[in-house]
Amino acid sequence: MMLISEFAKATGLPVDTIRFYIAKGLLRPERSLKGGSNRYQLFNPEDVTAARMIRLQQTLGYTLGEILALNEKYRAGEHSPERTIEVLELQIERLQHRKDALEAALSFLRGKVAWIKSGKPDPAPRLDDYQC
Amino acid sequence: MMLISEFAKATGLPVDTIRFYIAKGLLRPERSLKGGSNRYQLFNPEDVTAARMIRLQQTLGYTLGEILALNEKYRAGEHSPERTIEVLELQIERLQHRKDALEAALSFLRGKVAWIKSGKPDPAPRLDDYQC
DNA sequence: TATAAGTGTGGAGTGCACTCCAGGGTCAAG
DNA sequence: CTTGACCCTGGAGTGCACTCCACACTTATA
Repeated sequence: MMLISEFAKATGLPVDTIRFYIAKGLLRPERSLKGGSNRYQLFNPEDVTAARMIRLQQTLGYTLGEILALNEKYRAGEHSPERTIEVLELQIERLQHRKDALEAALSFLRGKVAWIKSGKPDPAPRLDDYQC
Repeated sequence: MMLISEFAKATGLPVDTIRFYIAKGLLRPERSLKGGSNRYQLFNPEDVTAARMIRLQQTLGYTLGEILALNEKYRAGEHSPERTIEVLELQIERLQHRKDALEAALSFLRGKVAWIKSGKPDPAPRLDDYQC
């Protein structure tokens, strides 16, 4: 259990960004009894994982809205292993899709390097031949 | 050689977005003699590839500014195979890095699914154990 | 030759994801 | 009991990547 500044250090996120995520519903820290009228927020290690997953998904091009939707689904089925697995496998599918596109692009670029190194004798590699 | 609306169809990008990229210097179509005072822009198949590469890089999280910088470098060394290869390999490195992170995340998620399917006997998989 | 469809420029507006206050409360150290 | 370091909320501002006009010109079609 940690306060927001410590959580910021643990995740590498600015405090303002964390508050922004909380406002969006992406993070849901508990409220400590301390802090009087504005009770302090308390974060646990799971929140750290959640924050890291948010950032990861962002690098994959998902908007915070999409990430939130998936999170909600995840929370909704939290007590049903089947639902949980469903959501996780949806995630996996998404990531796999991105990975495939990435690999195609890598093949294309490597093909191009090889083509240049061989003195450009053959027709140039076409991006269309790879599914990116 | 095609006009902007045909190029839009070929790339799947809206015309406005294409013009936006041109204004940023990301695309550099030729100018046809047609079109009177506002000479029409002409796109060739290489421009289609360029556009597709821009979109790909965007999905990998690069800003248009970064993509532009790389493009400039590419153009600067266009007539030197060594420089061209240098830029391509920088690209490959970037992509490889993203792919590694993606694979780590996939391992994590697959591990978690396996852990749930086995009835959660062992300690839960920790995201920290994977480099994402 | 009218007219619809396409092209160009310049500039304003939009949505997203932050980022930065201002104003006010709380807590721990000295 | 003051002082400095935290914490909270609400709201304004920023940068990016579009997106949407308004207006003027050109070209293809009937």
